[in-house]
Amino acid sequence: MGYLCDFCGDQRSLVYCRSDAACLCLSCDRNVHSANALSRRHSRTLVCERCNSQPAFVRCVDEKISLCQNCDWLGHGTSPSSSTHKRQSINCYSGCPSAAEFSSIWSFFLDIPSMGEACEQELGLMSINENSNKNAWASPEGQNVSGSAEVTDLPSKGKSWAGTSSVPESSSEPRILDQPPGPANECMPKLYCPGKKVSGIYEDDDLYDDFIMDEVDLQLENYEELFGMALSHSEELFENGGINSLFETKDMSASAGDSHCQGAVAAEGSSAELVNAIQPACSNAASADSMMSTKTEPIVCFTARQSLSNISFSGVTKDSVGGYQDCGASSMLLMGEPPWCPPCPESSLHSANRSNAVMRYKEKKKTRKFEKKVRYASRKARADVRKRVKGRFVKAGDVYDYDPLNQTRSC
DNA sequence: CTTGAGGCTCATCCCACAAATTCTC
DNA sequence: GCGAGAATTTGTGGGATGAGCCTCA
Repeated sequence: MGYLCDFCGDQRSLVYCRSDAACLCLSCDRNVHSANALSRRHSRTLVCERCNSQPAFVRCVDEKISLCQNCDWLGHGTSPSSSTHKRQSINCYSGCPSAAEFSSIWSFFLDIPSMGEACEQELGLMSINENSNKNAWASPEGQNVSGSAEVTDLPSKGKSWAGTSSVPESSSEPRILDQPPGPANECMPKLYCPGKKVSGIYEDDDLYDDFIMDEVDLQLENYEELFGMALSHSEELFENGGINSLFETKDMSASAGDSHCQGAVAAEGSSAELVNAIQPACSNAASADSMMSTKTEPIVCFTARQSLSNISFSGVTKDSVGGYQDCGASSMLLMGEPPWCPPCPESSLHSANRSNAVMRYKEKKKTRKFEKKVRYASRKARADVRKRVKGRFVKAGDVYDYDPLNQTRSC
């Protein structure tokens, strides 16, 4: 039996909402995410059935279990016998899908006993409403996705996953997802515009020349999802690593070309290792933070309203672009008019929306910061009632100027 | 156009101490 | 290997502080 729903605390949690960083039962998932248009756009996926705390990104067909990256790695990456297990990547969804639609998203849906039962009880009559009907879970081409990209016979070491999904390869070491093979210091952009010259994207000198964002039909409404996912993960990852502040506070103003480099340099200790490992592929404004989010939660997300289908990535096919929506473009979009994007009437038309999106992003970021997860409720309870002097805890028995239990000043 | 002052936002630090974790025997 | 006890580390929140950014004269 898994953990309980973060919302009702009663039912078993089945769904993980990345935006809320919460595990929910199906009923609460629907209640919470049908509240308004914004919450409907929250990207959700299954909860890992092993650790019950992380979002699942792959389903082992043989074991009939959904796994997060870590559990997948522990279960499949280390054992030769289990590494051959047939696995399917798990896509995110948004909106309020019905049971049938869940089945469409996840072909294995009915294989999940708890989901099946819960769905019969809770989702039987549900259908996607008008908003979500814009196919939050549909492919960029506007058709429903099967929801599970077949990743049978996961390739062994050295075989790139680019082009299929962000399912990691079965290597003997923790994997940096979505990292195309290449020279360690190669600075290759992760974005390019189809139709533009491609050869130049690997040439450092022409880095910006190939970022013609005009050709990317970015739907600003979706900034939040893009930002929310990438940022929430980087926050979790680098909460204490110093890199957090770089990406969180400087990203609005830092130039696209060097923000990621600063971040890589700034990271220390374990973070530095991670960054170093990522750095080769993390070479443009797609930025380290979003790349890092990919390491922790490389979930393939298909959100049709994100009209990013014409964005492609080095070594990645259009079909797999969903996984990169999470890791690629988010922070770049934050930077307003990028230096390589000359002013034009079209972009000026978007500027208002863009600033609105940035505002919404800021709001959401602010909100998220206040949603810091308390690991030890007992400590929080103590801290809440502990006496303070100018914000600092004071020894028991000392005079204090603030008693949380008694709002009046005590001295 | 440049410069400096003032205001604002935000990240970080500090504190005590119970709880959690690690170490030693 | 196991358990008990000691030692060490972690985590908690409100306010102070300073860095950085922005606006305006």
